[in-house]
Amino acid sequence: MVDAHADSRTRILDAAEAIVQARGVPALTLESAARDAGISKGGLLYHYASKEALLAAMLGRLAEVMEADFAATLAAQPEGRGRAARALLASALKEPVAACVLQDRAAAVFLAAFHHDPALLDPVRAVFARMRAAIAADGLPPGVGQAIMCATDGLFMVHVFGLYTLTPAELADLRAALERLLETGR
Amino acid sequence: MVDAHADSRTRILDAAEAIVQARGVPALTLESAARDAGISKGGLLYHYASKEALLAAMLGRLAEVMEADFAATLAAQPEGRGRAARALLASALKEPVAACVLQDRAAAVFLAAFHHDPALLDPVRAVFARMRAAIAADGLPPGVGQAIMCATDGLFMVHVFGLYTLTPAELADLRAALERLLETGR
DNA sequence: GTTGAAAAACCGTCCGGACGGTATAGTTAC
DNA sequence: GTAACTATACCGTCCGGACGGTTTTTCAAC
Repeated sequence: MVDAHADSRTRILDAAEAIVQARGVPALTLESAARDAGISKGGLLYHYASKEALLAAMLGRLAEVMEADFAATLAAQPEGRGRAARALLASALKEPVAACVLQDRAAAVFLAAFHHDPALLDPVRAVFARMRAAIAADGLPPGVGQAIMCATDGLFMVHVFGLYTLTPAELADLRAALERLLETGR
Repeated sequence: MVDAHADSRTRILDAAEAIVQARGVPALTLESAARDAGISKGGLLYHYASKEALLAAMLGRLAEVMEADFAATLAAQPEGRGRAARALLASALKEPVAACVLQDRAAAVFLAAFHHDPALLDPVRAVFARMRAAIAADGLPPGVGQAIMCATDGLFMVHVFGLYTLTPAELADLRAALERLLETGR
């Protein structure tokens, strides 16, 4: 379930994420996280002194991963107008394999942290703020970048709550429509 | 807090929604809902035999309200191509007063139900399915309607989790960009 | 139009269980 | 000798739900 060779702290975080993904937020208890990480409850509390500390660490790691993913996707885009918006699209619509990995992790951590205390989301709020800044400085007509960001956020929410699923064809059409929007005003 | 003259069942549902909005999902207990509804815990359990039954009722009512709101907004749009998409936009971006009322209620019920059991969301999934069908039959180029729906869903999520807030000016730009998208291919 | 009984609406208390957190005594590896 | 644990026991709290009893409403029979 969790890589037994990773160091304890990462094993705990991995186990906690996996529990939320597999069995929902209520299933994440200190005991279950410790057990799945192959550690005792006391051992977990040695590393994370409270459940809140554990959740904060999960959030911190998620924020780092999101930031890194965005930066990497951004770097992979050709320079020029709309680069940040294109990065968002690429990140939200990348191929199925390992695509949803980040989304699923984000969903799990999101929900667990928000349930305990909405203020725990602050690190990811900071990431979103930086993304918004990048979008605003993207050289696109006003509103276009934000529209694309909202659309990718919407895809995320639809996925988190399982509201509906888009067929690959629908996804392709969606992508095409958003890319056309990206070209408006050129 | 809750209209004392409404009948007990609606008072209970109102109280439960208000609790989640004001103090979060964990604060919603049978006791707190009963107290705020001006009833005893036993009395609440007379109407809703379990917490799950209470949540299911909250979801059912939300689904009705969403359906009615969409139908009303749809009817208010001029006929013709893109009508459903325009209704979505109008509903998601209507004026501040009482605008977020539905969104806030939806957020509260959403989170509470999902936390207890994701399957409870089925009624609203059905509403989303009907919206998607309306969008698909809207006469717009492929992907455009779905893009607008995703954008409004994204606005909803951003609001639910308080990820960031758009200034009125940004909202206006966003609306303009999405309306321009609506006109593509005409 | 009174009565009387059933049905509906509701009260208040109790219990079993789970969870977060504490405490402690001991163990292993460096 | 110190960091990194294990194992276990325990505490206080809270929650969902069950239960038995009580008041209020309804409504038919007389």
